[in-house]
Amino acid sequence: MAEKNTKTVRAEKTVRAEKAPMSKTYDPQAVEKKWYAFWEENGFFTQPVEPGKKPFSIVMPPPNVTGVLHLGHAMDNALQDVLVRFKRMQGYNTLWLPGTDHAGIATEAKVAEHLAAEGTSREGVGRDRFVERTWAWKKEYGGNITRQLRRLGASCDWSRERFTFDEGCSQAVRRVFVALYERGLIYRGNYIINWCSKCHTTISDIEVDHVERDGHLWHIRYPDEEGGAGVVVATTRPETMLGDVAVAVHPEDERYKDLIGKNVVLPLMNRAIPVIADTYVDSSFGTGAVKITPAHDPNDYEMGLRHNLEKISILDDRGYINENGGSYCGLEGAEARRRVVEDLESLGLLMGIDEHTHAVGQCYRCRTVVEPRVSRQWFVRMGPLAEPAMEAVRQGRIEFVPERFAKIYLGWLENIRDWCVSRQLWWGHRIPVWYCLECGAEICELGDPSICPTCGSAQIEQDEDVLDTWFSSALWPFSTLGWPRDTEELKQFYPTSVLVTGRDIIFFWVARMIFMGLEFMKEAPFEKVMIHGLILDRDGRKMQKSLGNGIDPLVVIESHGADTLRFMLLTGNTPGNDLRFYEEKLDSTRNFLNKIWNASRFGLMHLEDYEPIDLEEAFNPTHEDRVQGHDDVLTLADRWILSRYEGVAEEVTRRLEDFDLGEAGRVLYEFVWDELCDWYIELAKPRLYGRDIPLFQVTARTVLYTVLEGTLRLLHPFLPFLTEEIWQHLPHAAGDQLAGEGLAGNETHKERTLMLCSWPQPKGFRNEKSEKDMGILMEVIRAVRNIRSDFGVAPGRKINVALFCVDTRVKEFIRGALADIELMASCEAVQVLESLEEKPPQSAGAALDGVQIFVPFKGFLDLDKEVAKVEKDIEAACAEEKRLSSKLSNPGFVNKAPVDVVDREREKLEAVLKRLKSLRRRQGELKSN
RNA sequence: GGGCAAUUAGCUCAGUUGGUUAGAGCGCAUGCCUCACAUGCAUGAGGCCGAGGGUUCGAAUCCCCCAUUGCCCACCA
Repeated sequence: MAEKNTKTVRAEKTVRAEKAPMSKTYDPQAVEKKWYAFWEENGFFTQPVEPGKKPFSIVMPPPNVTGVLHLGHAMDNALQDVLVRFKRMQGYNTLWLPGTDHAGIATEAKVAEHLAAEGTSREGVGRDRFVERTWAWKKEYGGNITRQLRRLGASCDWSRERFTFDEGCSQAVRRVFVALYERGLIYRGNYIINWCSKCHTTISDIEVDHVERDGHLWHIRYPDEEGGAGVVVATTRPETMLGDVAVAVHPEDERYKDLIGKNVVLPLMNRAIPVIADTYVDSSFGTGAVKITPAHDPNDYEMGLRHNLEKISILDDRGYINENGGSYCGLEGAEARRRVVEDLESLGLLMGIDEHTHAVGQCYRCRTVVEPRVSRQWFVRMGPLAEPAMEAVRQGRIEFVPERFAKIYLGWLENIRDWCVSRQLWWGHRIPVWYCLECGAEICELGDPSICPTCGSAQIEQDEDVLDTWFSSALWPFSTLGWPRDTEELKQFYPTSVLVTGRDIIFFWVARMIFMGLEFMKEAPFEKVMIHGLILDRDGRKMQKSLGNGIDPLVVIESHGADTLRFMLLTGNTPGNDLRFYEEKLDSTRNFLNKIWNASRFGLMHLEDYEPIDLEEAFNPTHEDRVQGHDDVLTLADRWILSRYEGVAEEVTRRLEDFDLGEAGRVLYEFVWDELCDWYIELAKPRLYGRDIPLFQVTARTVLYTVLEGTLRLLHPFLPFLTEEIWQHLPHAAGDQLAGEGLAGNETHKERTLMLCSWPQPKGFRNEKSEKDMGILMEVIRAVRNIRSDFGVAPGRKINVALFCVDTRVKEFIRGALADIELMASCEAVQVLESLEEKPPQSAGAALDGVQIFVPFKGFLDLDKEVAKVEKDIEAACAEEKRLSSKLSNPGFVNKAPVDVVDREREKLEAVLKRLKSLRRRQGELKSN
């Protein structure tokens, strides 16, 4: 053994970390910033492109530059960070590319606030000055959210940080727009769009939230031309009648058959409009007659197209009635509605008002009611783009995790309508189309034109509008990697490995990246899409500004630390489900970190001058008689914890590969707390404190080191700060990290860091027998503790225990574990009986499968209590026996169930019968006493 | 009107392809400041796995139906 030791590599202690004594509780504030700076300044987040290596890449969903970190971001990025740190440790060529989104509307609003404070406005400074101001704003405040991501521990490659409005991304946008234009996939036209009069711009269909609101259904009579009854229509928006051009009824509707083709008079406007027939009309709703306003209702618009109707727009940009509204011109929408209703009533044409709840469209940003209106805008033709995007998912080239989200994605694309991409804003990618004022030509080229190529006129003007912010985000997976240039990043990292985002973003972003990626890269932008849920408050409500129930992640980081926040956000639920956030959960997570901290502190106490040696080489844990003269250098507990550690490593690896972070976290939690702390460390104490011969101390240290160090690696993706801090305190053998394992492929690093250590690999520590034996030993110890507790034995008082083992193999290892039982169950002496005859006369006891336990009580045994307990046990055992034997006497079960299942049941029955027998004997003895 | 999810201990949630005596954290009860940790240790109480059918030798797990809650989608004026 001594020989082995000299062969091991001499440890050379890491000098980098100042080894302040570790405090009794973990203090995240004291270490988090230090380690983040250490990682970032040493360039650990950055990896060069290494074409030979397997790539793993993620593009971060770019938060708005105006954004402040909220819990949704925190969860989203913590998830990505776990995946990236895991893969990095596994040795992949890893890239996590961060960036921000220029967020047209939001950013304009911010800058407008600043301008207002200076007493001016957007219009006041003009377009060029405004855009300049916005860039200046971005420069000053745009780093806010990325600083906050650093606080969270995000290990993204800041050297490759991008911005959707930077030079490269803008070029990609230009390129894509022109290409789509040339392919006929982008067009300009007069169609009905959603107008937000507060944001003063169009918004796309998905930017409209439909909210149920209580409203009214007004019944209005449109008389016929002779002043007769005419027809009564029902509407939820009476003011739009100013733009009515027809009344529609169902062609089969007997009530109105005679009216079809005739005219009625539109009240207030006194214009004759036709009654038309269309099967769209539902005769059973309202009066069965619908007023048709093609300029302000999507359905009416469609019907207008079918019947070739005029479109009369009655609203201006601010949502006020325009000159087409006759005497109502200049009125604000709500005011106009009131006036229209009043006037109809005084004319006797208002036939009734019903209460009616209906879905009202409102702007997703400002919640202003959206007005549908006909307007000349730019659209992306979705049909040809959607088809391949659906195919990619149907064929499994892109996989959603959890799967069910694929259906949501497909459902949306199946019913997709063209995407309105022009916005009446200034902050964004300006539409690269020029119009010739002379000949009216439309010019769309890669370079900025100076004259009209058709007529040669220099009188050309660029389109005033900018593109939807999501247009540039849609290119994010390739624009950030250098496209349209053919870069090595693009070659190595596209397609990216996985995209992580919330389910509310599937339509806005995921779908659009997919069709853009397929169109321009000819390959889907990612292999997997991991969708996570929302963060809810403790009562299960969404966190919303309006509810005031939001929690600031930075406040949590201050109070509990980033690792606690991360772990809490990542565990305790299943992928894709929402997560409730509350204080108690945070506290118990913090306690877990503290547990790790203290277990490590304990470990370090005993590893102060320890020189890491290779456990596998020194004492192969799977071979029992390896070391001469000490046939049990490794104890049962040693073999057990090593086996468990490796089992956990395997499971954690598998779970992480399946994106099942919650389970991975739970497995680690249970391992550290229940197995490593509550059992192994306790059992190893006598050896570690040197109460045994030195060789045993060395083995205990080596096992402890191996398991602790390995567990830190497994925990690192979840808890990067805590694990790095502890790891830096651990002794390390020279050259066993970066260079030795060649991990990050970055031998120039002078510093060691846990984040670049290799992910634990199986080393053959699994040992089923040890796990089984340890299970029995634990049961024995628990049984003795139960007896102590049941009989109220004072904690300080040691007791004697006698054991009888039916099985000789069990007897053998129990004999070797007597000291463990003494230690863990506070016993004076534990003896193993050769036969039941030897058992102590007056005793409390327990019968396990294969082991009987006797605790002698000198005179103060409560006989009645003990009898009652035994009877209760007998009852339970009988029930169990009955269940098992009826199961086993069922021919259906015996014949059809798999052999191993049947065998297992047989074994159980045997064990129960044995236990029952001993319990009965015991019962007899107690009674005869 | 469609679709999806959830329904398991007082609360918040796990439970892999059907094979358990259904688990955890918090809370609760009892006893412990045991030389890593009271942000801790030990022991314990607490569940007809939403209701009803079915498939199976066997169902918390698969199928059908219903109920409740939540979310998404939808042009019923």
